[in-house]
Amino acid sequence: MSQRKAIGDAGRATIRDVAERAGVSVASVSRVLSGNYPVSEELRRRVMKVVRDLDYVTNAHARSLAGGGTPTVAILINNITGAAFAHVAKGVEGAATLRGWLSLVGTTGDDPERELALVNLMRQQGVAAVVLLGGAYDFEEYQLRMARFARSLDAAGSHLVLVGRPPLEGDVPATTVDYDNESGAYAMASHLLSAGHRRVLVLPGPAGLTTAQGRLKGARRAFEAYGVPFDPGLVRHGPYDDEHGYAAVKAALHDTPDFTAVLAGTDVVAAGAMQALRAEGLRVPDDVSIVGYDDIPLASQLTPQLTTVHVPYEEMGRVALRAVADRREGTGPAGRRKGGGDGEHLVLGTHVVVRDSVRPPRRHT
Amino acid sequence: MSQRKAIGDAGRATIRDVAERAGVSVASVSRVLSGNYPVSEELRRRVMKVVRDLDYVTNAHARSLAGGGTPTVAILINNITGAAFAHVAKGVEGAATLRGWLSLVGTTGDDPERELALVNLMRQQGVAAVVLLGGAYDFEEYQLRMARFARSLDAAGSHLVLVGRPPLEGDVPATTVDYDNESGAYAMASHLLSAGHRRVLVLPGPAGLTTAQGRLKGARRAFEAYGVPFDPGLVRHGPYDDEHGYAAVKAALHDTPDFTAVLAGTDVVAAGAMQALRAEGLRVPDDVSIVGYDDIPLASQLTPQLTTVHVPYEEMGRVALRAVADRREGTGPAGRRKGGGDGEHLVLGTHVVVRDSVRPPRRHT
DNA sequence: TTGAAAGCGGTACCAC
DNA sequence: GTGGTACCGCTTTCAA
Repeated sequence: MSQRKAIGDAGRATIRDVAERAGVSVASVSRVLSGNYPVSEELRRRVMKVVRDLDYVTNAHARSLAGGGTPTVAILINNITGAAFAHVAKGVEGAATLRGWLSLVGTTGDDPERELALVNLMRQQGVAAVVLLGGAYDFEEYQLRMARFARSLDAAGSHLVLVGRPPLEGDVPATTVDYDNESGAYAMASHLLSAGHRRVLVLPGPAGLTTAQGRLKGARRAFEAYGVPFDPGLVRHGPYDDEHGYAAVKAALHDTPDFTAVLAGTDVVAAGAMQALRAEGLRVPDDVSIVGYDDIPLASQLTPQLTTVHVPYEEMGRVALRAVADRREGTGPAGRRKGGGDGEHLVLGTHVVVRDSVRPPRRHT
Repeated sequence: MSQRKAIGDAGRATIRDVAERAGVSVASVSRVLSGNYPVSEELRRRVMKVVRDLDYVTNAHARSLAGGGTPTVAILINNITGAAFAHVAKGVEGAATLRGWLSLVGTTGDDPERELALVNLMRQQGVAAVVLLGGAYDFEEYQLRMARFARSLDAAGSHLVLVGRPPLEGDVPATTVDYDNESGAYAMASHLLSAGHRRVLVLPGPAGLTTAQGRLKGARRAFEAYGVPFDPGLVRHGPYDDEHGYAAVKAALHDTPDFTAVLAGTDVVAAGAMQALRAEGLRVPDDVSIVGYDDIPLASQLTPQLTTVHVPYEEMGRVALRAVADRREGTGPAGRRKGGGDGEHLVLGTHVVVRDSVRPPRRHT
């Protein structure tokens, strides 16, 4: 009947079209294309020619339905424009690509409902893993919610990976890739203290967010270690954005102007803080020192370049993917019983990057 | 690599499991879940209960094979950590989500081979559209390559969208979403000229990249309009990164130190330039003025805040997705039938955002 | 209203 | 080496 496939939207060419046109069976075409089966040179030539003529590509949906298919990782992120997250995503994507995996990115906008919807969506897609990025509010509910995600994904043959989030308690099938958040803050605060600062304005981030809590805790511990009283009045919580940094410094300058340094929860907050200090005629670091956290490119683009805590975001992404890939290949051929309570928890190190934003206090004692 | 389905109830539940357990037919389950068909309340209840019990979600691959399926857009980006691109991606993603579409992100790392591989991969996935982001090198080859992509995608029922790239010539089925690049540069340069600057160091970006060419051209036109001689010796090409900005300014300070302003190709380049000037003891904007291009968050995080050209990246993303969605629903602007060589080309405006990095020249003439 | 069955595009096992 | 063909999980006629 119809020798030619309609040119327009009549649908893309199928393996059957190729088979017919090459005068071979679909099985043969499949073999040629998969390349994992002995095929005569003649056949391969014939098939490949038609494939090129038709500009044929296999239907990924059909392929994964039938068994094969490209493993896919889903990255769920709050906000794709956040530099730190972007680096994690880059790490995941890069490592995925290296293995021929595909990666999906979805943004949750910090909305739990949307997060749930996305997790389910990814489950439908049959992804090999779902990577959840970024700090979280570790209420009792968080654990329950994540545990549910983990089991749900696990039951579907997928896997949950938490990056930069608190690990799950108990016997939950999820992998956590984390960094030593608290130690980073400890080291950063120590740096300030050893430079002689005693009155430090601390901007940990959103109260309740695990990363902020960890950073605050680390700082506090450093003060203790140095025998310096820690003034809660110098702690101001708020979002991880420059506006908060700006506003917080302005307010502090009004309320408790005797601080000689600012310990910001992120580089972006530090940027805002720097703006505010300058707007008030204060010089950085001559009058006030500032340090950040994250070590995103912004840190070295500011003037003075920001001393901050380096977090290996990109590597975390890579590690996360590797963990998933390994476990996938590690799964025995007989389909080892799942649900094995493997709550793997990987922790990467952080370190202080000293640049130009810290000087010994000078303003006054 | 062949994946074998695990035996037993391991693996994810299927529609058949649900049907069996609810004592109904698969067709009924399908109907309940799709919700686009009259079903008795009793049946719905029974099915939904089992769905919840089993934590069942439909297999997206099977669904799209069978006809249904969630439309998906693929965003192909050079580098996910670029702020400008991230904003476009955010726009696309947001608009996609709004319509219940899914979005995939792939990174090409500026590698043509990888780009090709990704386009084919997306074609396999049967995506509704492939969005290619960012400037390109418009050699003769570019047109051919893109035209091939466009037709290939079109034949598969998909569609190519170019964002921030030169439109395709001739009768090619692709949509281009662009911004008025050259005018932005013209306006930006005019701003400098009207402030009195005459010797301006221009850092357009990579030679050959269309965005860089447009920005340079716009600047040049402004000089002409102002009757100011344009010195090619003050133009330095290079990558869109801060290192180039830094190096270029250092070099210029050595070779042609009489410039009073820097017209950077992007905000990031401007950041690098600013660093270099300061490293040489020059003040911004007192000694040298600087302007950027893009208006990413960095622009307002620098001190002084950067005067730059605002490019509506996020909106471009939104517009791109809308264009695809419309054409898919046949609601296209002109309501034309597909297959027609409709090279839609949408252009968004840009404008100068005046902040604090420009002052009339003072150093000396 | 509900059920049976025919595909959707591929893969892989089984004969020849 | 190749060619049949029985699925994969779901949607959608077509009957009942």
